[in-house]
Amino acid sequence: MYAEVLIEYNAKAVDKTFTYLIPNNLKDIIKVGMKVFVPFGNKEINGFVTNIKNEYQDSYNLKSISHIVDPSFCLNKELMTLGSYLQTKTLCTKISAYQTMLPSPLKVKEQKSNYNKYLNYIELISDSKKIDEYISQHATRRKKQIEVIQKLRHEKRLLKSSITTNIYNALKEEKLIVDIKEQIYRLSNDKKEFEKISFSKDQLFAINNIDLNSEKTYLIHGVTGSGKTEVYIELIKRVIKKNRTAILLIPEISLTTQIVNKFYDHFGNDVAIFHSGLSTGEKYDEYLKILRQEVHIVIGTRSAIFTPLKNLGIIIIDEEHSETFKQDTNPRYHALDMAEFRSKYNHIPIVLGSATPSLETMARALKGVYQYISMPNRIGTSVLPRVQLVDMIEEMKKRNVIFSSILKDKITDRLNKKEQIILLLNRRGYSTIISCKSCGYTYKCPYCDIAMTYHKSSNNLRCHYCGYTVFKNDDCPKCHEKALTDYGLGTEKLEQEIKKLYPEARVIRMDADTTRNKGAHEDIINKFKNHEYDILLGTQMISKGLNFPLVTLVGVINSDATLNIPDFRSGERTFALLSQVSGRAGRSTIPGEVIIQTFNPDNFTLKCVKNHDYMKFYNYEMANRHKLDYPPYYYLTSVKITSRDYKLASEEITKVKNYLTNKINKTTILLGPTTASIFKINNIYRFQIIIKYKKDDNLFPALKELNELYNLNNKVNIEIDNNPLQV
DNA sequence: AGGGCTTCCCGA
DNA sequence: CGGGAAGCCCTC
Repeated sequence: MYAEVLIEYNAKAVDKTFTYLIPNNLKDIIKVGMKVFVPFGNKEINGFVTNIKNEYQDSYNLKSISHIVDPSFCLNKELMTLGSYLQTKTLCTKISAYQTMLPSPLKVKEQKSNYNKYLNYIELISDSKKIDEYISQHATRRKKQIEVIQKLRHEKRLLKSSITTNIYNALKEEKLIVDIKEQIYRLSNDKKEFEKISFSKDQLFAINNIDLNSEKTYLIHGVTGSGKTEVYIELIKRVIKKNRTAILLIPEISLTTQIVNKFYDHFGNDVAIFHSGLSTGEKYDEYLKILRQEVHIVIGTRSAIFTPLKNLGIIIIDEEHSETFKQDTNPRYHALDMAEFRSKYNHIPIVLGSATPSLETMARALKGVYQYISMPNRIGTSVLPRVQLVDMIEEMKKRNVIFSSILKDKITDRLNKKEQIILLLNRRGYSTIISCKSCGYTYKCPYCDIAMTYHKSSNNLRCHYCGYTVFKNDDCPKCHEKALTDYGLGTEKLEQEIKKLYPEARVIRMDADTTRNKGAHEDIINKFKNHEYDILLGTQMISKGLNFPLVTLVGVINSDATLNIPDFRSGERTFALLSQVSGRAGRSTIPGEVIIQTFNPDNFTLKCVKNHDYMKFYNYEMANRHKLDYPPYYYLTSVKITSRDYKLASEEITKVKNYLTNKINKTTILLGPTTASIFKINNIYRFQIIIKYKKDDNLFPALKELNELYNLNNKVNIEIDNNPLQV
């Protein structure tokens, strides 16, 4: 017997299977999807079995597999097929497709340490006569030991750590006790008792109209606070009743706390969670629970779509519009594509949920490709907040740079009423750019084509692409005038300003800088929820899913930042972000208010946010997309050529264009070549072509060929991104 | 990826 | 001529 093995190196040159002999002692246990150790070149490395066969044609002098890394672990058939789908869909290396699907402690290339966690107990031996004898013999002198023995007789077992080593050793010496090892999981939660929940009319409609026996994709379009989570819970309860399992995908870790706790309350230890905030050991445990079929539900971010749940019964993607479902590195996959694969494979429905569906999804829903379910009302008595746009041009005339007078007044008002406030500023750090007032000099990274960001705490400027750092000079490096000034506002500076304006207010900041440590998200959210703080300020991570009943005011400091990014989706992003953050206000009985500060008060997108009018925004934006041949009217694919050699890269991108022009359909549009939006990163030059197409059966084979062609070239690199997020 | 083998360039 | 860096090619 022979095994085809992918080896651990993620390099294009070795991205093919190598055939090995299966030694007799492994013949019965080896399976496709297992990790193995194989001789390769002059050393032994990790590999991954993709096929087992009886015949081998070539006259190659084959080597044998050394051993199986972990016989209890094996990727099942569904996931093996999904892996090869992922590889063909994203044109990534074969090994990286499987690596992506595995949690870090089980990746193919991994130290073989043991992540199992155990509790150590002691128990008495079963020979009670011997114990009786021991007691009567030593009753007078070995009091402590006898005490432990009596306790053990009572409680059957004791934690090894609960007795002293002296007593343990003595009892062990007398052969009166045995060690018992019991595996435990690092994460565990108890269920709570619930009274029967009464659903709203909208919720009932959604629950009853999702056919759990279908392969359909449903879109639940529900306003913030409409109770989508309860719908998910009920659907999953029904799926579990059929003895099937469920995956719930959520966008980010910051969101998990509240949603996950809700699920723990309902399902207890029937839930495994999956996101980057877990420690390696925790990830291992959670994966083990799934492999051992001890849980019915997996909640996690993007990569949780690859978890090996058997009998999958439903896939739910919450906050469907979120861009985090698309991976923006190596295998550039979208979780929805993977979900569609598993839906077809298992004949199960997908449920997408959002208050602001992506245009692609909404278009499909309106065309009938997806089933559309609307939940237009908030549950209970809470109503959507009143939104006001504030013209910052007018405010600037009154010298209000950061806060408009109306926002200032409202903050004071809420502080007096002991209510809570959320402020959104979608930019971390202290300020955006440092530039010289005298000569116009700005700090730019010498290796990347990008302005450097100022970090006040360390008084330096950093390139967010390559990490290059310089100290901030006192005077301009170019003209030596003392005229360096910082422009733009970051969360760090905003926090300072608030503390100046409202010295009595308790302010907490949540952004990438304050949430670096494990558990920091949860900590901030809990503290704010417990009203230990009055004002929560942060970047977009505060905008989603969080539910704080005491928040009655939401302020958006600078709504233009996202609006002005030159990308065809910037309107859509802004609408989603501002709608989401507005939804944080007035979740309970007190009505909420939202203040959006802008330099473009007449902007159509912002007006739609103000009126909570998704459909109006949708129609307007669809018209734009139609005019400019953008998604959802056309699909996009970007092809980038990168190289250290500027001239070579620019020549190759032209060759790529010519190649594609000859291969693809006439109706497909090729744009470029141009320099990529950031044309140099880390001294590597980047050129790109944008492809717009509706249906082109020739395109994909051509891209595949191109990819293979450049895989052999070590001076020039190719990056193909289907449905890129940014162009 | 990483190791071995070939090539090629330039020194003193 | 010789050593060392650079390029090339192979790994079941």
